[in-house]
Amino acid sequence: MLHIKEYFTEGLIQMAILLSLCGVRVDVGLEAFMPPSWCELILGPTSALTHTQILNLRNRYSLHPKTVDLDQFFTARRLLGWVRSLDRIQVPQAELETWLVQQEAGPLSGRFPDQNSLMDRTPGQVERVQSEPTMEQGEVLDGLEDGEQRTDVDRSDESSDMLPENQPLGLDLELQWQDLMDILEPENTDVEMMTCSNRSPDSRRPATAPGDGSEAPPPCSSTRPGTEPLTGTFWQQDLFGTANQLEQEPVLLPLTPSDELDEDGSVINTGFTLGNSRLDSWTIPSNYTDLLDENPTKDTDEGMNGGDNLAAFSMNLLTRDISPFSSDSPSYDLKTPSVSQATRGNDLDQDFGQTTSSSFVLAEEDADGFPSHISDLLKDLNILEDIQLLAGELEEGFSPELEARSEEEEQLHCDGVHQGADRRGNWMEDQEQRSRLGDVQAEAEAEVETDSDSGLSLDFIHSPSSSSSIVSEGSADDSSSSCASAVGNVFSDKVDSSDEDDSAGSHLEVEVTIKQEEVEEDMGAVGGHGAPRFPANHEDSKLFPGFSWLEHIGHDHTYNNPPLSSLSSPAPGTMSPIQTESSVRAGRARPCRCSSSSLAPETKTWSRDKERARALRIPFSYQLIVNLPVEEFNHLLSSGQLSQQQLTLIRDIRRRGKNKIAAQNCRKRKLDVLLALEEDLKALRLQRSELLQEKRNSLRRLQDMKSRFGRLHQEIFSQLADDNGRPLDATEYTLRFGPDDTVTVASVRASQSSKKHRGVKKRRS
DNA sequence: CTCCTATGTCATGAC
DNA sequence: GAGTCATGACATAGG
Repeated sequence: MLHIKEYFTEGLIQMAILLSLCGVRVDVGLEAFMPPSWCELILGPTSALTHTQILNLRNRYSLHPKTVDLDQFFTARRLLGWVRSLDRIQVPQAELETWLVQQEAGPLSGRFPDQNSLMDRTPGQVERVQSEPTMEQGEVLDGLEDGEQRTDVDRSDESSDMLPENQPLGLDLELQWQDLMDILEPENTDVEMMTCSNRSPDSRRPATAPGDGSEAPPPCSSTRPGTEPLTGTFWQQDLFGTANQLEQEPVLLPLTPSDELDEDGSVINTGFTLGNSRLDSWTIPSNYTDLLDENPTKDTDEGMNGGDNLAAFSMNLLTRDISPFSSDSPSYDLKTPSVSQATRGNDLDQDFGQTTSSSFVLAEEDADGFPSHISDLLKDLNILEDIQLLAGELEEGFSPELEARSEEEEQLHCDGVHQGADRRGNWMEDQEQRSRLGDVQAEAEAEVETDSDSGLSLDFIHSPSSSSSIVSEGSADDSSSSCASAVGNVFSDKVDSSDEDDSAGSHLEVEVTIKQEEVEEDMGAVGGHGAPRFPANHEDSKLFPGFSWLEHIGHDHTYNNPPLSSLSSPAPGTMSPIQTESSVRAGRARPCRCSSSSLAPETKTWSRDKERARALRIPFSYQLIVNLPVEEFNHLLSSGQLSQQQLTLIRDIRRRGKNKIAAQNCRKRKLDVLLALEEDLKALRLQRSELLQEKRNSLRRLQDMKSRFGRLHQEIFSQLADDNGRPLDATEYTLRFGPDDTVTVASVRASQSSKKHRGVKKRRS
């Protein structure tokens, strides 16, 4: 295996060096195998965090995806911007690594828990996953069998405990006592039943024990302890373990680039040149992660041996490593506008596109693993173009709208995380449908048009009084290039072209550009016309993929908070350009979704307020008014030079909006409580019926015992006689059982008097 | 027309 | 005291 790694690594290093010589920055994630000087040579001094580092960090800190701090979400955007411009800005390593670790933990375990587990398993992992559950089942079965055996042992013990009581009986009473024991037998059975029922939880314990016992997966399962299937934990652990192993075995190889690789390098450059027009399509790693992972899955099914095995393994590793970035990529472009981007314009896009695409190509190399395969693959430009086309299609299907839709579907279909596979399926279906339709932009425009009805700010933007809300054209134009290019990075060229068309067609959409991302204090750049098409809520949902899942962790019943989507997306026209950072933060801090059913009445009711607001020429959007933090809101009101009527109406709108959300939450909570109570009621009724049945059985057995004991009592006393030979009266005498298993006949009066004496003594004492 | 459901809105209390 | 949230009560629209 080691020599394969060496071979594999050598080819990658050579390729990376060649690419770096050609001016293409690459990140092959092989720093573990290279001396630091090589890293500097190939990747440059400001190279990004590599996937091995990420894996290391994740293993080292064992961060849990649930330990999400909202502040980190806020900083995450800025950090992500740094990540996106890694070749431009020096990122504090520790901070970035911490964020990346958390960022990776989220999407992996939180949002699509099954997705990665389905996609990224290496064959060995799959085998392990397939075998280990059986082991666990075996353990469970063993545990159950143990429990049963123990129960049997207990039963035998109980019966053996009972036997000595029978032995000392007198021979004359042997038959009678045997009958008595027969009478008492049901009681023993009850005892057994009770012991069984009491022991049943214990017998179940072995079934759960593997989850936390010694055979349980090691505490590496920091991803999602308790909720994640063990299999997922196993494969993750294995994957990271493999990565660590790779890291712990640095292989230093001589730098001997071959002619073959030279050719490959030229081919790659040619591929870049040819695919430059679609460079943005390479920036959808999540999609091509899905794409690439199909092969490993197939390979896994076919049984991996030899070189294919290695190929699938490395491909899994690489695609998995890329996935944290990939999942963020659609949102990335929106926050990409940084200072450097604002100044450099399209340069950065191409740089980034090249970098990403080179990474992608290298991932393909890794997948093949051997230089000969690399050359064969890379020489075939058709394959490259196919990959580009496919990535482009996937990219088109990966629009924020689909993201939002999938979010909605996610909320509709599930509250938990078990829907990962289905979600992935829906996602892929959506993407396929989108690629069949082929024009997501048209749909986005349709949606914009649909929602633009409810626009408030759009109207006021046109109004002369809303001068403060109008973005200066100069800034918009200045930012348009960078933002549009940034958007173009991730969203296909169609987006760009359509945006350009739109910008050429009308300036209105430029004016109503949502400037949520532009005001990012650290990024400093402003967006262009691309922004309205890809609102920030999608970015948020994309940036924090696990967030929708995480928001349910604390049983936060904020079901219908003012939707981020509505905060910006549904009606770009309604969105006032006046967007402060805290407003964005507020919307981000309270992730929310509005069900589609609630949107229509909302727009209707909003139309009422809209009319009033239009009459009073209020220059703010509804979402802005409602979702802005109070400080920002007050600041907005104070700086707006608004009349008293306007202030009152704005406050009313805010109050109504907040109360509307509160009412929705309240109703949802009430419904949940009602459903929970119904479940409890059902369970209690079942328990009651069981207890009643048990009581009836017990009473029946007690009556039977009483009758049999009475008959036995009569029979015994019929055979007993006093000193005079007269039969004893069963009402005057009773049987007394001594501690030494002796049985004596005592008078009832004497026993009553002794009891009285004992009672008197007790009272006196 | 009535009933039911969903939703928005208001009033009120708690924090 | 203001702001926010939760919730009951009422109004309204639509099926």
